[in-house]
Amino acid sequence: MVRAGERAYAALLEEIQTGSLPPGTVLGEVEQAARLGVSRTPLREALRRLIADGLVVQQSPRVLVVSGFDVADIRALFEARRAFEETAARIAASRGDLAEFRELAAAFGDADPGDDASVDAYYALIERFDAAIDAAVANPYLTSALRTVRTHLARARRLARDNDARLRASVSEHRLIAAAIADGDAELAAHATHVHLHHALAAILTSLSEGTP
Amino acid sequence: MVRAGERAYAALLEEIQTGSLPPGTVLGEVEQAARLGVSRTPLREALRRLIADGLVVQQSPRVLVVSGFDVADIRALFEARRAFEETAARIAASRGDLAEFRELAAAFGDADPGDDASVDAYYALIERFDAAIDAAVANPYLTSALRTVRTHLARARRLARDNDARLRASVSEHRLIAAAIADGDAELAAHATHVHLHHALAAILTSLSEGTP
DNA sequence: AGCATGCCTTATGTATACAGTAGGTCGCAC
DNA sequence: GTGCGACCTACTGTATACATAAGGCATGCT
Repeated sequence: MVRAGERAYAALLEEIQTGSLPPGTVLGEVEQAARLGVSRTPLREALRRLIADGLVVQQSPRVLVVSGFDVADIRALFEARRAFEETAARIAASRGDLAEFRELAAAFGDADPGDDASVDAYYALIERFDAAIDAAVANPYLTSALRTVRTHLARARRLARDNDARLRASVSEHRLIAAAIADGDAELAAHATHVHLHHALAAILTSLSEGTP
Repeated sequence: MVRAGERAYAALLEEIQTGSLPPGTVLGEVEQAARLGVSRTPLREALRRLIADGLVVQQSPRVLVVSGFDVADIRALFEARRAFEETAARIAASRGDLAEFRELAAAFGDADPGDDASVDAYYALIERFDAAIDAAVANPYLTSALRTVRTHLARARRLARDNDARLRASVSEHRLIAAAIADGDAELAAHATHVHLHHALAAILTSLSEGTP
């Protein structure tokens, strides 16, 4: 039996990330507790965690709402990602598991997100890459910051669906980053990360501007 | 009437930061709730927040302890600080309130931590500097990361008390950083921050090695 | 004598009852 | 008719009762 608080957190996190609970949605304790089939106590715990994550904010002293997420937030998110991920890439190149990143570089080389079915494989690869980065940095302060931005990045992905061309380019960019880390080239790893984030942000902003002309 | 959960969090935070609750201390819910004069419900909220802060960890499925904080953690903390604060300094130089940082540079110039009484004034100045940085970056993701490292930095300060010479040097370093930001010199601000963090870490490590020979 | 197993204690996890406050609405007065 | 005020409702904040599981100790078996 998993804990009820965990289930409530996972459910709300998923719903906020996918947009099922849009920004501004009021999260009443009794209402959400009834909906998720848990008591108020574990639900409160879930809400507190979501507040700590920045996905829920206190609109007024006693009303919690799903936090907003607009273009300005996306820009801020990527500004933070630059700081966190460039540093992480640099550190990984200095003291990461070179064999793992060599394998990742090869896997990114094989990946072909042109196939619809392999998009999932692509995201699985990204997840493995992120895990390798976390293991390499071995720094709870940095890892925690990375975890937070990834949580919010999921919302950005939802807002702006990647197209095939962008996914293919992203794979290529990740291959370069992984290869640079495997070669112990910290500068290249950091700058390749910067370039990747630039393209990723540009793609998202373009997708958004096309979606709402 | 402030909320009980807030009081419990503030009390435990203070006690952990000052070392009154040393690392490894088991935090039983009923025990702490009774000690702090609150019920288990708000106490649990406080513990969850401390876990999110990284000041409390789950040792086993059902026992919470005050997290450890050793030399390795301090090194990791400063590694993260480099990433976060250099970026923050760079951003502040680009779009901060130049007048405020000009004032701060002047205030750091006047500060004289040689006086015992003015040590508090020094820390108040640091607090104002941090607030100015937060306002300048205006990025919740980065600000949140900065808040976390400051929370842990308080523990490091407790472990290694600064001496007068170090405080004087720190004031001078902050004056340079503030002046660089006021001049809009992002590169100097970032590098001066790097230098400051290097000296601060070195002073802490020296103090620790002297304390435990 | 040592180890394993089962029970018991005590903790956390959960649910619910109780209290207080904030916000809304209705009514009255100007 | 509009504005102010009081009451009322319904929510959060808090406390406590109940369920459940984990860990320790004791006892019995090998």
